[in-house]
Amino acid sequence: MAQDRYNPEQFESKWQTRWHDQNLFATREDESRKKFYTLDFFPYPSGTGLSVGHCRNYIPTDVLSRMKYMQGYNVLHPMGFDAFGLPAENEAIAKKTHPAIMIKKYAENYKRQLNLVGISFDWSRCFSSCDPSYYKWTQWIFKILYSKGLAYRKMSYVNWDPVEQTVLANEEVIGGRGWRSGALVEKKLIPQWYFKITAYGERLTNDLDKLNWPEGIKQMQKNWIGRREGVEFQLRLTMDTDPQLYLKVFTTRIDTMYGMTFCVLAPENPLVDDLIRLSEEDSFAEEMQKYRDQAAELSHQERLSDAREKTGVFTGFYVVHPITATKIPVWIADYVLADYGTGGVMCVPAHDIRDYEFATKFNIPIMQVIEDANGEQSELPFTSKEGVMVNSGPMNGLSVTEAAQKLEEWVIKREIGQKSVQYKFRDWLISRQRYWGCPIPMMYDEDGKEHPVPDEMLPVELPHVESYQPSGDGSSPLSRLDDFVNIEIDGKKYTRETDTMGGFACSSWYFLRFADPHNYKEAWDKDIINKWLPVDTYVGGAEHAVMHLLYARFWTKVLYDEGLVNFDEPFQTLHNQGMVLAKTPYREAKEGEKLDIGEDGIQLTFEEAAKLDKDDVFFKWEKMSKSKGNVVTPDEAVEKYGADALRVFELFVAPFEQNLQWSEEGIQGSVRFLNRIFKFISEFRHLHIINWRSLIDTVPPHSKSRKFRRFTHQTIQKVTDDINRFAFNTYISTLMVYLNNLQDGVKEVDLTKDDKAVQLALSEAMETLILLLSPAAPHSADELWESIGNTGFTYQKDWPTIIDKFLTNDAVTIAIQVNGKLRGTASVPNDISKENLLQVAKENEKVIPHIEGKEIIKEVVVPGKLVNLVVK
RNA sequence: GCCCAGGUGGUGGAAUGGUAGACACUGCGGACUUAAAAUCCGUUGGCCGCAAGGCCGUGCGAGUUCGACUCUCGCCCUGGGCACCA
Repeated sequence: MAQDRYNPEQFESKWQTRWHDQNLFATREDESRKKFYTLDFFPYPSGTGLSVGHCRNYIPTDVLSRMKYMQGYNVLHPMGFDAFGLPAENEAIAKKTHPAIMIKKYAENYKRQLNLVGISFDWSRCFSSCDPSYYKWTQWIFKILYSKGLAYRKMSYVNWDPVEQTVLANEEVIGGRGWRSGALVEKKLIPQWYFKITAYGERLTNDLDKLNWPEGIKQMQKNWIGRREGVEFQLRLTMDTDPQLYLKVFTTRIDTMYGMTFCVLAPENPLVDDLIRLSEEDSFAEEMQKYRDQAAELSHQERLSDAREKTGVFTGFYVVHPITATKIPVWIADYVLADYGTGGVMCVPAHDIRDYEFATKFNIPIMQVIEDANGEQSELPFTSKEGVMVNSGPMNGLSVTEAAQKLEEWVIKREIGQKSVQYKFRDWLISRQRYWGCPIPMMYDEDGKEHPVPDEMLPVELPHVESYQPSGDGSSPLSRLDDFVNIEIDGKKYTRETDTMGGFACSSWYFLRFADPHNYKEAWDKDIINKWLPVDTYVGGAEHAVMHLLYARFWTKVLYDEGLVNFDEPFQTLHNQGMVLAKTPYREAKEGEKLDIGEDGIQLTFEEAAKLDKDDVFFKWEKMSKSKGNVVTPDEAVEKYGADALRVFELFVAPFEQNLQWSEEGIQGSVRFLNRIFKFISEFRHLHIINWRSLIDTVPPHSKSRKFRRFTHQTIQKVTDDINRFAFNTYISTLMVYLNNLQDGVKEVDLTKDDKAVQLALSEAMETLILLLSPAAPHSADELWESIGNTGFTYQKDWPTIIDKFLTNDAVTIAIQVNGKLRGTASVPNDISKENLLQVAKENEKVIPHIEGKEIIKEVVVPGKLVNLVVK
């Protein structure tokens, strides 16, 4: 039955069933076509299911995928699940179930919800990171990294999350707290596996420039990687020893060398051992030892705390200033980090904030070596590089840049140092002391020597056990399973590595597997993967700027170097979607009531808010979340408004990158828009000429029919451009304008007359409207398509093509300005000459009063746009 | 402190150096209706004016330009990220 309004309950599930029965979204692999790979970030399927907030990225990528398919591309638009990891394990423990069982159920629910919204995923390519057929290859890649020396095990102090009872990578520690648990991280000394991501620092920084990513994300990665160019040089200790001892420092401000008045070693610097041993006075040795022990006690958070006053001890030793030969005292202080640079620094209190604080506190001399270039009084510490050298011997009077260059050359010539590049980021710690992760494919022989598990024994399967709670002592739950731990190969006994890999390992290559997901012989077929990758458009939240996105780039580069893929960046274009915010009720705090940190009111449930007086309740826009109780699920939204209305609303109401405010009124607007389309098509479908394409050029056009065709082709152009630019909000508004124009257009023609030219143009318009609507509202589009007598799915129809001659109008409205101020407009033929246009402008009755009796000193003519007359 | 992103009507936003406020939401007025919903029509940046029309207006202040929401410089505010990395 043909609809005359948007009745989603009558056709949306019908079309979904037909699409899936026909396997409509199976990936097309037609050799003659170009490819397009659209991907959403690998989601963790949470137990609460999707909210309309999550749909914020799935709907737009679906629109893009659908349009690209209609444009003739082979589109890869897959979905899978990031199933391993702590959230799943924690939830399973809380619910007293097994994560494998739980995750499977949750993934099914995600799939159901995504289908409910009509997302065009090729589900035949779906997998979870916890499938052995997938993680076999995660382990295989681990072994590649190991064979290249890019995976190694070492004993060191690590970030221990006491709530999650596992270690965390540096990227997972935010402001000294675990990124998920929010717990203050502690220090723990245990042997751990690392990936040597720092070996790729240079390329990970430089190659950002060739990516079409949001500038902010690129900048965040650059800052995180923290590439710094500087000079590393050695300072001789005044004490004669055999061998002679040197203190190595790294600096990015070699220009300030003359201003060095002390040096500081990190407490963990191995040179401190020598100093303690060689100390001639026991009191210095004792102080050093005591300070070092104290530093080891401090938590990561305490040590890095900004507010903390500087602490440190004098070692009793001195180094020689390489130029001035003055004695420079050596201190130990924990504001210097052992694992950055050389673990020791030259200190220039006059030009470094931290050194200044330290020198002030311990009464160390401060010597200014740079002055403000403008001769203004420069307050210390003076950290600007815009300055002139003073107190620097032959450097005096030079600029900072010149001095830096000269001193760098001097250091290199004297062979006491060289140029050096340092990175702020550290190697990626991958071990986790938890059960629910990909087992690390390593084992140890009876001498404790490490060996990779042989390929033919992969995957190292995660044993299915009932009890997998973390032990909390730094050992993995797997270490309790003797059957798992102890193995024998060719009569030799081995024990397995029992830590698992952090979840980010699993998500560092999933985008590769989608190209060839059912390959049981290898991780992927090279030809297939090189055909589909890199991902053309990748969409997800900005919170992964320095985690997933950095790790995935690193793995891709390693695989590229190994010749396993022929691209060295996985994601060409990246977009970050905004969040969906929902109104959350609050009330003012009463006297004596305590507020949570960062809150300016007491949060209410909607029930509580309904009971209070209206004036006592205020609303804030907050991210949809379970804890805020403001979640709207797609199930509810689809039930109440329909899938297409939900889709159109989310596309229309805010630009893709910006936050979206969820509102009932707003989504009603989308329902209204869809209703108007149904009504329009229903009213004029009796005029639809099925074979309009073959007839439209055989009937002589006239001005009215041409007008329809201009609307149509201008709309095709704008819509196509908008979707490509991720401007989905204007895509929808362009369709609204198109519909408004068509509705006005039909009022201007007499449709009772048998006017073929108009009927053909209207047929074209109706079909175009439906096809352009199809990516946004595919259910409605298919329903409408059928209602005008066509067959098949709009997804399989060609995207409308633009006919250039209809892009320009016969007449254009020209703005006429006098001195840049709009004074009038005029409608003129499109091809009017500049001279005639000027003539029209000067004769415009609204313009005349503004130019009369004045001298025109300049005439600016922009064809098709405006005329600007500059008068005096 | 450093690095990003942003600031436009009552609201969401549009406008990639060329008619600021498209398209919507809300409000107001009207039609239809016994009534309501739905729908349709009109109106909706501010000020002056009966009107024609005029003036002001894109966070603030300068600048470039015939012309600036858009570019440049300096501030202010909001949001996000990093933060003792020498």
